[in-house]
Amino acid sequence: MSVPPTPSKDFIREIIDEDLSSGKHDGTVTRFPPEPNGYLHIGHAKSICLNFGIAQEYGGRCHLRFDDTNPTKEDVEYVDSIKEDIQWLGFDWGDHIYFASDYFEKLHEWAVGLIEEGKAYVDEQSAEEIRKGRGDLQNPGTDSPHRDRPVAENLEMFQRMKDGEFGDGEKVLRAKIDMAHPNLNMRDPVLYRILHAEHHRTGDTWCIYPMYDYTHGQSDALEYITHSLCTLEFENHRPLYEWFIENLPVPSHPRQIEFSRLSLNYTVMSKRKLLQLVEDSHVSGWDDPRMPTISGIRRRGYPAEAIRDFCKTIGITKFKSTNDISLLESSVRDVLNRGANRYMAVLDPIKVVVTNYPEDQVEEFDAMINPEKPDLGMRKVSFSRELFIERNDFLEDPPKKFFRLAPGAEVRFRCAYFLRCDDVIKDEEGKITELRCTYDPETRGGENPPDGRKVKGTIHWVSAKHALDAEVRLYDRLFTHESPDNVEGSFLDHLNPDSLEVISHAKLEPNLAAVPVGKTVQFERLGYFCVDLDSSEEKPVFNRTVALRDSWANAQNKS
RNA sequence: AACUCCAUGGUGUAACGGUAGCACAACAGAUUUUGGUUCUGUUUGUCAAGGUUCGAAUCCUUGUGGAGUUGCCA
Repeated sequence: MSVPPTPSKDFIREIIDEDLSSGKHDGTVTRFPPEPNGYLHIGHAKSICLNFGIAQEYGGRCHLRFDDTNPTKEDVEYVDSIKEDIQWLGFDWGDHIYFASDYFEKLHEWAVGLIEEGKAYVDEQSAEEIRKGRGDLQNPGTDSPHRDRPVAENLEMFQRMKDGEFGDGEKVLRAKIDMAHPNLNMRDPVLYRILHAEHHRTGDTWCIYPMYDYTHGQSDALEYITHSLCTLEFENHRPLYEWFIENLPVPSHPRQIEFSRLSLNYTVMSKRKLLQLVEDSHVSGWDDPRMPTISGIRRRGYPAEAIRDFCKTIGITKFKSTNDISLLESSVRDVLNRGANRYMAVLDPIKVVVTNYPEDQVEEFDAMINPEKPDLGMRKVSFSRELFIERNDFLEDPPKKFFRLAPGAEVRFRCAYFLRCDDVIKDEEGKITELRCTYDPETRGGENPPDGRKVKGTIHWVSAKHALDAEVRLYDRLFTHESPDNVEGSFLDHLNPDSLEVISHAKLEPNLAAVPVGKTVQFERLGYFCVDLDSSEEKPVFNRTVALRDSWANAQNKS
């Protein structure tokens, strides 16, 4: 009897297992805490899959919490798009949606408590002076001249800060920890700053706003988060996270654990750079199908399931790795191969005239909707005397092992007939305009003929008079450099000039007219394509999601 | 010559002191009415040097390489 292998767990799930078996916790609560200041990208998907995934696996829950402590950068527009993206990824926070701004009152109360205990003080140095006083990586900082201000005075000043008596930047509230601490985050970090800004939820109720460090852990504690999972750059913040938890009357003691953020080659992930791509019109918007944003990926036609699979395969570690985009594409192809319906479409058409086929005759052939799902049955495709095939499916002077059409050669037209090419018609410039072929009636439906003749190649086609005209957008990687983040000069210097190719008159099988916006299908032998939201009844528009694996093209590129 | 963290094939990830495995990629073959899918097989790896141990990717020491941190951003 074979024992099924126990799937290995990442270090975070191992910690959770220990905490559960040791009785430290009797449940698991995680949270996904985006700041509503931009669109989510695939890096966030990793965190979403981790946090919501753990909640599902452990029968716990995952909160969606907006980290909205900086009103100068945030907006409801982003709140909405973030919610949409998480739902699209297939996750549900139920009733557990929170905002850090909901805790402003409690956070303020606790700050007053810190002052009363002599653990916080109002500093009135300028930002520049505070920066200087902090010291640097090699040297300890120096105490602020206001560090030992009496409690009563601190209390009064903090109240006046809150009451709006000071301008932005005039005063801050600082924790009194240790100006010589080797960890810079512990050198009397700022807790509150003055910001006379309208907050998208609290309006003008506040003019002092808590900093991330002072907000995050306490929000976790207030929500009884057990494991607060964040990316590696917060590692140095953990001592401070714990300092607050230990020095404040919080209702629970969450634990911060850091993991490596996602990076992918041939793209950029930072909000700043993505914003620049949008603002400088290198892409059409946040949802441009070339963008690594969730909305871009969705518009590109990547299924949510593929993103989840991908996040599962890359795992969770503390190693700062760069994932190959082919790993993602493999997940996409895998999901799409199983689920996408098949159709025929010709992107770069060349006309074929079947000389021995009657002028007005039309036949309908059956074709599988999806060979991976035979239950779906068949679709009808119309065949007639004039057809379109892919220009690169014909070669006048074919190399060895070329299984497609060539003068005198015979191939199968998928689900239709065997056709032999008799004649090549060219214009004055020598460009091929038409192929004249003959079909073998004995191969109806694409069956092998009674004489046992076989062909190596099967090509796709579309009947000329039935064909649907469409725009097809072919996408390639946005950058030519493997790590555009890591180059001399600007990342923009390495933009791929050919990342978008528009084909305005592709020829589609008419069944494709019924495919709804957002649905991804397979164009046989070419790849997966999805209907773009620019699509209209008069002018269908398809995005290429990802090409099929193409071992023939691979071999050709090599030689 | 600060602190913290990290290091396993080309890429990503397992192995919890006991046979270095899996996925992707690549290559070869079989099947195929998609040069797709599927199946089979092959190539490639423990950063280095010491130490502990019967036995080390794993523990210890030192070195090397990489990342993060000097916002009143998150």
